[in-house]
Amino acid sequence: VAGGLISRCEHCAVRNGAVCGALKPDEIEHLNRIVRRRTVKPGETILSDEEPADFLANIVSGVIKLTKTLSDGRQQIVGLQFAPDFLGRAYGASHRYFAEAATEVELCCFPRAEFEKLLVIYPDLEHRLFERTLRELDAAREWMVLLGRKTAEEKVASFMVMLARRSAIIGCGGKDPQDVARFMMPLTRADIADCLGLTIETVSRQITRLKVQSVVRVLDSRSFLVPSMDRLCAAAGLDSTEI
Amino acid sequence: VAGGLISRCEHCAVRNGAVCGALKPDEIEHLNRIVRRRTVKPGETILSDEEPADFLANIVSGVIKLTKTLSDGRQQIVGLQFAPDFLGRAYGASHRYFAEAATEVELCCFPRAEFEKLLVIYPDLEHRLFERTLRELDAAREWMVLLGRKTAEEKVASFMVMLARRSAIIGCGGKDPQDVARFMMPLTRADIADCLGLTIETVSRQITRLKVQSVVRVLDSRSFLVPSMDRLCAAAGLDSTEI
DNA sequence: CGCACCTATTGACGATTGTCAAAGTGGTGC
DNA sequence: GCACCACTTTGACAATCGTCAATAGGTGCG
Repeated sequence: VAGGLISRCEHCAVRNGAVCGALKPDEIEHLNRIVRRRTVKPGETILSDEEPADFLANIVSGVIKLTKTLSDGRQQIVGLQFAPDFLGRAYGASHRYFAEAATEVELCCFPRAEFEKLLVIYPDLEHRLFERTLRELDAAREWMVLLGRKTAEEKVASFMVMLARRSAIIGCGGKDPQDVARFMMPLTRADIADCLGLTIETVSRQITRLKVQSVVRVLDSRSFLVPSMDRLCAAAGLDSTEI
Repeated sequence: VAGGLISRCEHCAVRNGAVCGALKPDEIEHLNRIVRRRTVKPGETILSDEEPADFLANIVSGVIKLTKTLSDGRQQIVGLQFAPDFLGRAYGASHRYFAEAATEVELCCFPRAEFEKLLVIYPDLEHRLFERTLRELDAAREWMVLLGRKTAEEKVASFMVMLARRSAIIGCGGKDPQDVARFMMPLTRADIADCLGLTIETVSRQITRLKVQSVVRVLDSRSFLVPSMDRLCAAAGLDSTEI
C-alpha cells in the first residue's frame, strides 16, 4: 500500500507550497491514497515524449530540466523546475518535452487518471494548478526575450539572477540580504548552454568575463558569489523597475 | 446597455471556439450582460504593462501581437493571437506584456472583476481557459526552441509554417489540400523580426533565399504561396514526425 | 600516487547575423 | 501625374558567437 508514515501528505515538506495546499485536511486523504514517492538519480529521464504520460508529480526536492530536441540533436531547455513545482502536463496524452533530473530529485507521483479525477472533484486544486501554469507561461515568455534579444553576457547574467532567486541562495554575508548572495549551480555548463541557446564555450567565456568585471566571484565551477545583486541585474539587462 | 442584437453571445461567430463555449445556453446570459464589443485599429495598444489590467477579451477577428521590451528598446514578440483566442492574463493585477493590434481587430471585452467571478461560478469556464493556457505554454516552449536553436532560415520558414496553420490559409490549389497553400502575412517585416529574434534585414534576406530555392513564392510582400508544405517544413527544421 | 575520464577553460579562426547605408516598391494625397 | 511616405530589399562591412583544437582542473579508481 502507498503510504508509510514518511509519505503521508500531512507530513510533507512541500505540502503548502505545492498544488496539494489547495486541499483541506480531510480532502488530502484522497491524494494520499494515490501518491507514490520516488527518488531519481541525476541524469535520469523522468518523463519522455515517447513513453505514455501516465503520471504527474510534485517535486519534493531537487532540480529538473525540461528539454526539447530537434531531429539533428540540437537541444533547448524550455524550463527548469524546483521544489515545490508541479511536473507534467495535465490534460494531454503526451508531454511535449523530456524531463530529466539535473540533480538528485525526490518526487511525489500521481497516476494521471486518478489525479485528473481529483481535479474535477476539487476545483480549488485545478485552480491552483492553473495559477501555477500561468506563472510558468509568464516565465516562458520572459525567457523568450532572453533567447531572442539578449547578448551572450546578458544571458549568462540573467541565468544567474534566475538561479539566485529560484533555487538556492545558500548564504548571505552582507548587512542587506540583497547585497551578497552565494548560490549553487545545479547544472553543468552544457546544461546552461542549452538553457540560453549558446555553446558551452561561450557560456564559459562569459562567466570569465563576469568574473573579470567582479560581477560574480567563482568559488568553484558549481558555486558563485554575487557581491552586488544590482550589478548582476545591470549586467543581465534588467533595469531597476523589473527587478 | 451592452447588448444590441449584434453583440448577443448566442449569435457570436466565435462562440463555440472561444472560452464561452464552455457555458450552456442559459448560462451564457451572465456573460452577455457584461461583454462589450470593441474594434481596434492596426497599431493601437490594447493592453499595456503600465495601465491597470481592467479587462480581458475574446478575439473575434484579427491578429494581436504580445510584445515585451527591454529598457534600451530591444523588443521581442512573445505571442501571436488569432480569433478565437483569449486575450489577457486571468488572476493577475498586471499583464506582463503589451498587446497591440497587428491588423484591424474585433474584441469582445469583459471587465476583469466580473469575469473572474464567473470563473468561480462556472468551473467549466475556468477549465476551458486552463486548457487554452496549457496550449499557449506548449506553443511558447516550441518557440523557445526556435529562438534558441534554429538558424535564421529555419526561423523564417518555421514562422511561415506557423502562420499557414494558425491564421489564414486563403486558398489551396493542389489536389491534396496540404500541397499548395496560399496565406496572408498579417505582420510587417519588423514584426516578423521581433517574433524571431532577428533584424528586418536578415528576415528579408532569408525570405529571398526561400524564394530563390522555390520553397515559397512571394506574390506580394504580404502574401505567399507554398508549393509544398513538406519542403517548407524541411526548411523549418521540422522532421515529418513533428508535423 | 598516478592515471583515466569528465568537465571546464582558453585560443585561433570562421561563419552567421547585425549594422549602416542606399536604392527600390507601392500606396496615398495633392 | 508627381511627390511623399512607409515599408522592403540589397549591398558592404563589422561584430558576435560558433567551431575546432588544445590545455587545465577535479574526482574516482586501481
